[in-house]
Amino acid sequence: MGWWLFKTEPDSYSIDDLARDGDSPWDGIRNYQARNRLRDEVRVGDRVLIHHSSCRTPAIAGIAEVIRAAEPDPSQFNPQASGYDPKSSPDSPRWFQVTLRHVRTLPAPVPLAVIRTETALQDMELVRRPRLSVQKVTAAEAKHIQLMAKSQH
DNA sequence: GCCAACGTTGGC
DNA sequence: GCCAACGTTGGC
Repeated sequence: MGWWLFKTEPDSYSIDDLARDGDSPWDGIRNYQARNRLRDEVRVGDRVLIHHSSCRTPAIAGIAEVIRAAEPDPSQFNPQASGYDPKSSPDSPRWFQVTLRHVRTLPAPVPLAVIRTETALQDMELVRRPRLSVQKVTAAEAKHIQLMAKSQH
């Protein structure tokens, strides 16, 4: 089982929305490196740290599980959708989504500002390459973050 | 709202 | 295929 970190803007879709929905397609990713990882490396059963960005307190807010592997993101074919891509076609889709299930909302979100001060977490892509929307996480990093959430609580 | 970092586009 | 111009992201 692998670990990932997906970013989301909570104003659009938050960990609470995922908790309410139970599961949800993770669509709207429009970056080639993130796409390649979704399509080629993310597996059913992998765990995902859900990170809230572009909000008052950017933070890791919860954990999800991948329940469906990559499949074409339907919003790319919809001219009304914000993620519409006129250069993509159902015959050769350009963008993919996976489907997540809510596992747990952390007892306290772990702020990015705190993660930045944590020696054990300096190698996280969140710290080194914060813009990438699908990030690799080690099991040790995931465990560390969960312990931080528990002790903050 | 600023701005640094970084991704994408397109002329050559 | 280079690279300048431009657009986007996202923390602060």
